[in-house]
Amino acid sequence: MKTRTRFAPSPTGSPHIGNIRTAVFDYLFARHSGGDFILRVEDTDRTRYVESSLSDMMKGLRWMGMDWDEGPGAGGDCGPYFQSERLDLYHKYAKQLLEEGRAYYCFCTKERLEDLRAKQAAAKLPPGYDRACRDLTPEEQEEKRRENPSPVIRFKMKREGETSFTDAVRGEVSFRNELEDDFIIIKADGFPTYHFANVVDDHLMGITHVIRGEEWISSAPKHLQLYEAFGWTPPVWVHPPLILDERGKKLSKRSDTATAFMSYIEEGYLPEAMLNFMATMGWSSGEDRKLFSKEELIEKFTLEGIANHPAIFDLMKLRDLNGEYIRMKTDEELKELIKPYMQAAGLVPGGPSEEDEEYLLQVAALIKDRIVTLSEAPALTGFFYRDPDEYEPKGVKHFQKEEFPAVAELLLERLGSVEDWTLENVESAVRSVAETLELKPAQVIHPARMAVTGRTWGPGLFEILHLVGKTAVLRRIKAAMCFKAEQI
RNA sequence: GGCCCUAUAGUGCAGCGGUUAACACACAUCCCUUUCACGGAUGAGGCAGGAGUUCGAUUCUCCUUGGGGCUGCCA
Repeated sequence: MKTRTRFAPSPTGSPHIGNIRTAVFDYLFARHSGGDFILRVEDTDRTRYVESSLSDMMKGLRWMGMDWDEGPGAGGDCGPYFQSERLDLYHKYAKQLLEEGRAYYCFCTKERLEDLRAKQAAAKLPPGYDRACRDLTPEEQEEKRRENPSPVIRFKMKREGETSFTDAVRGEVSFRNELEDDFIIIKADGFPTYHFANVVDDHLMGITHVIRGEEWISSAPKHLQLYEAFGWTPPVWVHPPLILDERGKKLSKRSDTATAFMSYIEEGYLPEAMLNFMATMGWSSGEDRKLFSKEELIEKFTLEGIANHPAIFDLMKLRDLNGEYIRMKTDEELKELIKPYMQAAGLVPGGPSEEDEEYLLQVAALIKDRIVTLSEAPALTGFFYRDPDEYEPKGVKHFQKEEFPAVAELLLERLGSVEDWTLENVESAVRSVAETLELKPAQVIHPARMAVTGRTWGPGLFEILHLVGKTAVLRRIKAAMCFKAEQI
């Protein structure tokens, strides 16, 4: 049988790391098995619907190179792929359960339910529905329906025995049936609940492996009994561990770690780094290796490699990975990657000239070993475009050395007389200053770097001077001398 | 509270009865070097605790403790 997995997000907010990581596993496993990866939209909660949610979700998947075989924008034979468009189907199956006595109308009001829960809490009893409507006679139902014309439909869970299943990552898991609730399958508004729509759709869409976060494991009995009631063969259950935030809690908007997936795109993480990172959180190939291309992940991904304990999101590791992938880029590629950020910062014009492009290419080459996320580009390269408007405080000491005036003067003279502004000539001019003044090269280089970049760190000084150009270099050294003078 | 899952360095993970407990990130020191990075080398740091099973437990079982999840007409 062909493997079919699905990513079934609920469009109730912007995608977060946990969502996408599940999608990564679904995708990798489908591709590894030569199967299908399906995108289904679980839009059954009309109160929480968020317009941009689905488009962000799709954008995120595409960005990481995870294409889906069926679903919005891809078509497929099992549509529609929006649950809100499949209401007839759910009603049909709910009706079947009703007729077979596996489900019943429940007329209890939300108020009664809340009251019930409060009482149970007060009595330190486990919360749950008391099955008040489970065995209503037809007459009683008619009567109740007059008071509450829009009842919900509940599923009759078994009262005895156990429901167990084999989870691909956890092995045997079982739950006692007496502890399970008669859960709602159709809400008062006629929409199905997750549990019901999910099972019906997974079956109808031929899903063979349900890969979903661990938070679903405790509702598996509900799903299992539904499959049983319908006489359907359940899929293989796979519950990968959750990704926790830096405090060890389930990722949420409260977490310090940015959980919003889109923010990583904006910050300039590379899709290959992100995919590599997400795939290796809670999954391991068993090798001593950290870099995996998409193709390698597909080749190596197996359910057996999935861990069974939660993982904490480690931003430092993501950053490291991103740096690695950036260093693998050619100068030209990096140039194109940082261009939008440079333009947004006003450093590079919207329609760059050929010189602009060439200059940016050289800038890109010089920062490649230092940049971690693309959005850092403007901050890292500002001095290639603009005179420093301030000096890094801890570097100002270089201006305060007693030899500084002499160094600056001579730098101005020697650099000023360089006719052909090549890297070699610039370097020898700077070194000659040190020699003449009988100083160590560093004693000239540090103040020069401060004067020209305003910073104590960055690419090699000679490369900087060479790229920034003679005019600007001389101007900046003079500015530093003025700055020094003002200090006194 | 109840139920379920889970436990190897700070973090991610390897291990699948016998290992000097591997690797990566982070950290420290050193080398390279004009700084910062990159690169290279070295180092510190771990099997939560307790019972079993076994000739032998990180590995199997149980308990304790810790962590997480679920407990909605949300998913």
